[in-house]
Amino acid sequence: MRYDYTAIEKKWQKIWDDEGTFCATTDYSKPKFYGLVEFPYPSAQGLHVGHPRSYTALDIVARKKRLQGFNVLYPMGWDAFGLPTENFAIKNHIHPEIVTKDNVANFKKQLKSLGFSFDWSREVNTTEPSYYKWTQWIFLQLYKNGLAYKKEMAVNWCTSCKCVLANEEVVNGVCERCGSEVIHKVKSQWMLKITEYADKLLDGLNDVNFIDRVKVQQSNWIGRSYGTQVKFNTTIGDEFEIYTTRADTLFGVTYMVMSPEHPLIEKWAEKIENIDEVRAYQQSAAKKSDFERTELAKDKTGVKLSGVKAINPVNNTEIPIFISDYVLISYGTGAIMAVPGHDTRDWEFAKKFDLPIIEVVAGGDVTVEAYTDCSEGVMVNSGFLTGLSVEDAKKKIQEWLTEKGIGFVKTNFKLRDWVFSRQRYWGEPIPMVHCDKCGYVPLDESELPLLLPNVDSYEPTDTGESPLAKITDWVNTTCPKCGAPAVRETDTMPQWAGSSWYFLRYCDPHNDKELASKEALEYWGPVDWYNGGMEHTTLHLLYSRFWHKFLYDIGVVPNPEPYAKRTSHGMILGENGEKMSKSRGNVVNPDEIVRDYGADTMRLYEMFIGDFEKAAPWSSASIKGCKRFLERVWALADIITDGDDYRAEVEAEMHKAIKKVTEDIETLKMNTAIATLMSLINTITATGKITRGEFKTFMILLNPFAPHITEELWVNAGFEGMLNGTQWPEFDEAKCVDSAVEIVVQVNGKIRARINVPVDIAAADAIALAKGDENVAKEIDGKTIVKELYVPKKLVNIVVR
RNA sequence: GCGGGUGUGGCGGAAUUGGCAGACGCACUAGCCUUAGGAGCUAGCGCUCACGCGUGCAGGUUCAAGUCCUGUCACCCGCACCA
Repeated sequence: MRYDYTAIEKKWQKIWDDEGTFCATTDYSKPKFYGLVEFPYPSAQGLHVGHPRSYTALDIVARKKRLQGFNVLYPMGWDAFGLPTENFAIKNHIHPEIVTKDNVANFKKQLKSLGFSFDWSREVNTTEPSYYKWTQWIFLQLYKNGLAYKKEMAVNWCTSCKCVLANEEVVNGVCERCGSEVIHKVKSQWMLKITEYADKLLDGLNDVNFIDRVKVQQSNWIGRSYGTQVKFNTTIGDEFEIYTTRADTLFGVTYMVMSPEHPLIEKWAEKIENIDEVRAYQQSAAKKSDFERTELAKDKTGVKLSGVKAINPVNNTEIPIFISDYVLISYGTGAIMAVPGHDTRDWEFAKKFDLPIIEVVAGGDVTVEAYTDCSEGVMVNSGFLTGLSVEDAKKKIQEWLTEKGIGFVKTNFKLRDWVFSRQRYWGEPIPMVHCDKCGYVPLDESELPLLLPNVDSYEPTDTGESPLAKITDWVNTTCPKCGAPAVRETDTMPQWAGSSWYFLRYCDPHNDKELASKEALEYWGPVDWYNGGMEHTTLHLLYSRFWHKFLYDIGVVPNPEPYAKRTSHGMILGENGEKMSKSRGNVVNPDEIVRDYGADTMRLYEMFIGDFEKAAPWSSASIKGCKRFLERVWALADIITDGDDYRAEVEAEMHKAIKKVTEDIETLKMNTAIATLMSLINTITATGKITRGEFKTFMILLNPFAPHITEELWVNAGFEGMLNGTQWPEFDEAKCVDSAVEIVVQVNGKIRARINVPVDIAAADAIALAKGDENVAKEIDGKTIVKELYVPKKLVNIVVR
């Protein structure tokens, strides 16, 4: 019989669907396993071959866990709000809701054709009112707890999307999504106080099993630093504050720098003698886009303020104040003390403006470069700090500053608050109303969901206003507090909103009373294993940890961390080793692969392609090897013989294979698990037959990887029930060893012979046997034996002189 | 600049505590089978005619190094004036 993969795959997919084979049960007494993959954005392009890499890997884990007796939750859904859909809708004059529906249907068909064991009864869609009701509800809780606020500020504005972006969405000064220029625009925006959770987000990383690069990237992004905030007086009486991590170098301060946007400049305007020059600099700095700030040579520029000087609190020296765009208004206090002797940027600036450089930590040569090492230097030229180590000096100066009331210890973060407004149509409406009398008033929870109005025109506006603003019927409402006429917030939430809590909804997706029941959250949380892309490390992964920690703090969820374990897959590149893209013409269509090779081959190939964590190029030649393997598996049916045991000649290899496959699945080393199964079938096929017992084990081991063909072979061979209802095989460590092994005989570390010995041979016997070998005898003849080693099951090494 | 990672055949990639480098697969070569083959089967396949040489490069430790140590080069990813 031919291996008709198309018929077989369709047949089993229908059975799984009809019978709900992979639905998680609500039997909360069973041990649970919650496996999660990032739900896709249903784009018009359809599934990318990259999606199944992640989905197949955790599908394998999920399928194995089921056979091991776990109640498995492996859900899927749609992160369907967002710009590409909206843009597509505008271009083709179709409502985004319709576009979304079509795209979801297509994605679902594609996912089903790959045989993933998703629990489709728990499918969620972020654009459905029954779902976004709870997204809005969470926003209201954030607002009520003071974590959502509206603020006028300079934000990143994508000139093409005509929409603001979060800091996390700006990459190298351009829009993360479309690559267009990002400019600064002053707008009133809803913000979420993620900074309030900076410490918790950072410290929580210690309690989770995330791969290192994820932890490192998140912790760099949060960027905690311990330092001191210090007050400097000025010659005109006004004090101003700076932040430093090197308070120990206070005696080396030779000038101060403020950011061009620093508010004190306005305040001091009349006293600054060269205010025109200062204003001109401010303007030129404001004009620089993010792109210019990061990509251009970091040549230091700046202007010295005339008529005002700062006074160093440690020695009352008067020092000049500059403004320069190398100091950021968004970090610390927007002003710094400059220590050119021990900071590279200050050193460059001092050289350029010919400012004095004072050495206060001995160990380098500050005339050549800044000496920034603070591990072993000793303080010099530093008054009461002289002679101390940097570490001691830091402590002493902090105590001194605190005592005098001119400074205090301060922790700072690079993390900024999350810009949460988007001036677009296809997103969750923000459930807030603005009343002239009451200000911003939250909608009553009973009013949720606040539905997105159905309109004909939803083009973005050039004015920076949301398209919703034009829908006056919807916008005009009454104040929930005082009943006076009021207007709705017209910005919508960013795409990251719905995905920040979707994994909670899967636990109890049809609940209309709460976002999920306490029992369901208690049982299923936290996600045991979450796999997703590295590109989400400082976006979705961080945002959702933030929301979850907040929900934990207000008692909605029972765990402080949403994900116990996080892994990440590498990209699948085009055949030419470049990123797949339409413009490069190297896109592989998963539908064609399923059609030409079958889902099982596709799954197997994507797992066999290489190290799961690394990027790997697609190879249309290599996929054939996986197809051949399945053809050989199919042919096993013809050589099945009676016998429930493993035959002696294959027993050790069977046990080793069970062990290897079981362990490799847990560490996502799917490529070596498959290689093991390939080797095993080679061995078995060479014997000309396979016992029912061997066949059974082989089928179960292969099932997570290639679920359709194994189910089919299973029934064809006359086994009871579905393979999916059986148990994962056990291995016996004692049986993993062969009775005899080939060991290597080395003379002076060079291989001279190979001999077969019993596994439990004594060292002396092994060495004697080795010496008896002709080639070995030749090498050691007439020489002095210095040393003889026997490494059990590995080798004998004879050292001669 | 800072942080993280990777260097192994023609290619994708394997190699417990240091213990047979190149598992498994692709490609390739030869033979068989077939009316035919972008099918299948069998065998070979790191380099070198060979002594030997081989895991980015140079040293070191060891009976033994892809693996440990020191130095160095290249590439990839993230952050990017964070004081």
